[in-house]
Amino acid sequence: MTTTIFDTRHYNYPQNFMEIKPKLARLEKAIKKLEANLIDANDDANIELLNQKLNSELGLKVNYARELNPDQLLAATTIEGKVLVIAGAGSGKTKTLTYRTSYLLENGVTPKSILLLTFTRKAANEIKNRAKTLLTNSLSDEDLAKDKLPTDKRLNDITSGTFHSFCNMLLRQYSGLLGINPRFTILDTGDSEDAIDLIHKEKKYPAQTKSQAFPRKKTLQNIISSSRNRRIHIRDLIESNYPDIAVHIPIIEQLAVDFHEYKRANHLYDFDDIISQVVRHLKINDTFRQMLQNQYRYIMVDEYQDTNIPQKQLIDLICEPDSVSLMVVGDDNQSIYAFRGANYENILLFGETYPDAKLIKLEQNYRSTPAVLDYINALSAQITLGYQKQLYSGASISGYKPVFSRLTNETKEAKYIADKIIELKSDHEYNDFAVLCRTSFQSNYVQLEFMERHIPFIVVGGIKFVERRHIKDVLAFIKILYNPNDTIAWHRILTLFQGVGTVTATRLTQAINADNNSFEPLLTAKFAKKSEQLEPLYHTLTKANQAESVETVIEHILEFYIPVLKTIEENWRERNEDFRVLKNLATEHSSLDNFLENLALDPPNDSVATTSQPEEESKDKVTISTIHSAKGLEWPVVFVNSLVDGITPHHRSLDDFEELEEERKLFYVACSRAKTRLYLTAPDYFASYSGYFDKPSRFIAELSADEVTVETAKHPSLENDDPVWW
DNA sequence: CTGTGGGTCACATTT
DNA sequence: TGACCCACAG
Repeated sequence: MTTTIFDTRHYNYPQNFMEIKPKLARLEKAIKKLEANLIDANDDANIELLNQKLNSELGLKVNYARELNPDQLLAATTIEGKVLVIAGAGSGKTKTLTYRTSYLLENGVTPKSILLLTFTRKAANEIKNRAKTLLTNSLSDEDLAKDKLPTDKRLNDITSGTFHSFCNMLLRQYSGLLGINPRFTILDTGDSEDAIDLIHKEKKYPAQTKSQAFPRKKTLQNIISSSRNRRIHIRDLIESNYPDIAVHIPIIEQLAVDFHEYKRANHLYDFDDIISQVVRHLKINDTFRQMLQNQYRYIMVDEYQDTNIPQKQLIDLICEPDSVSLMVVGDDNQSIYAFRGANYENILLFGETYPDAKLIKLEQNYRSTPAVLDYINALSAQITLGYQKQLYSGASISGYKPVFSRLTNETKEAKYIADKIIELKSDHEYNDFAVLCRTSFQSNYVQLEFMERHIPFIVVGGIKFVERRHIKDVLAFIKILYNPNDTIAWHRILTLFQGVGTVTATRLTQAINADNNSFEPLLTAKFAKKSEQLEPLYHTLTKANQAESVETVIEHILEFYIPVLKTIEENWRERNEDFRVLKNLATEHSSLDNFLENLALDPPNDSVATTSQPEEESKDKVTISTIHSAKGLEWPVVFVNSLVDGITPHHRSLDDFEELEEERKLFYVACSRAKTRLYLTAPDYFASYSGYFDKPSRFIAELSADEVTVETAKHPSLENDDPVWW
């Protein structure tokens, strides 16, 4: 029996394990099935295969066999059939996809027939750019001279991006074939909430009961969205997850239907629609489906563990013909997006979906030192279900064991982190450090401390730039210009004015839509008398409509909007800075739809307001990020804070087996970001409305004490009265 | 119909 | 703690 640093009997574990046992059994079976199809680079037969590949590569420009390890080589050069690649943390996944892309092109595959779906657009671009470099550098001058198409040109023909951007492109490009209006606007989560709220008010559904309050718009959008993404009926979802609002089920079901009709009528698509509508058309429109199947012959999907049901369906529909090559890459240990509908079963059931699928595993880790790797392997062993894997390192020096420290409170925790950074600064740049938090709120103390100590930092995740009220307002003006049927945007703007509320806004919007989307109704006496702002609004919109560039459009809007903002918000000064950022972004886009699309589907995840010293252009900064936003990234020194049971794992996932597993994976993601040093910290207690938490995270406690150094040493800025906690 | 005051509730993670 | 919801007055 190994000793742990804290007795795990202190924790309550979920009791619903038995309920989901049948489900787990099915997953287990699918995993075993695919494991039997493992192509292992250590296998003699496969070495033979590799050698053949090597020989046939004589005419190739890139020396794949030399630059990739055997497993990576297998993955990069297996270009037919359906393949799942389990790519452990730090195993060179991006590199493998890069080389595979290059290998495809070298084998004469047309770039247009390649589809590369990734989790962020950045990831897609990185793969393309690295492949470009790879191919360009491998070409001799002679090659370059006779190559008809320059490499970069060919790579640009690869279709790549996120599921959302790919589907968005399809909906617009094939609008004629699909019979839809290509000038649609995208509702983000907040817009969807507003739309639901609006419909609820307008429809005046007969109240079932007064004794139980009707759910809030946020809850409603959550229910409707997860019902779609997880393919669960609203009734079942509410009965199991929101039992206290069960009396409202009929109304909520009706609301969901009305919401959907409303969006279609007004050319509005929410995040879920963008994918689900493409799936729907693929199912019912044979021409459309066949066109895509004929075009995309080589499909690669990154981060497959975070796909949801509609996304899986999309892939399956396009990959239906045996001749379409599909490689999905992922790590079942890192599925952390169930809250967004991601279904960790997709990756586990791959062998069931594609009975002939092959499996390749990348287990050599190039990121972390052996000591850190031991820790993450130990964490991995705690995860109940998944493909077998054991990461190993080529490094000979073990390095530093992860350090666990318990501090009195969050302030001390932040001080400890700052102290460590200053202590290690002589050997590191600020860029080498990251502080990873379970929730964005947890980063507040760290930010304050860093400001006091003049440690430069950048915050990633949390409240995003495009979600700030004044930015959303300005975007609403642009949305109207692009899609005058965007009633949600109209409402947002019209209700800014004194004297205009929901009712007037609805009527005015309807009048405009009925008048062939002319802005004239703004001037009619009936409405103009409600607010003096309506006439200037009319002129602003008319002027902006004729503007040449996105930037000019924004300038016209701001001219009108800033005075309005001043009357409703106190701190308009700091918001001005954001407008500058917005204008800068605008210069990078040629058209309104392009601009709106990019902000909706690929929003900047940090803003000037969240960096410590906006004026300084110093690029050397400590990253403060949520764990989710840290996915795929790495730093030499990583801090993970707030490791109190109730925050990590989050208290809302403590009584569900699967949710707790996901929290465990989240912690796994956090720890596996570290290259050489990993610091884990926890305050003695955390108290808030949601409860009082005073035990260290069970994820810390479950591991053998050998895996970490438990630090009790005092630090310069810590007082000496810190109690020893166990 | 709109604006507002006070009570209430939920409060993670994000394309 | 703040966003949100409702009831009620103008």
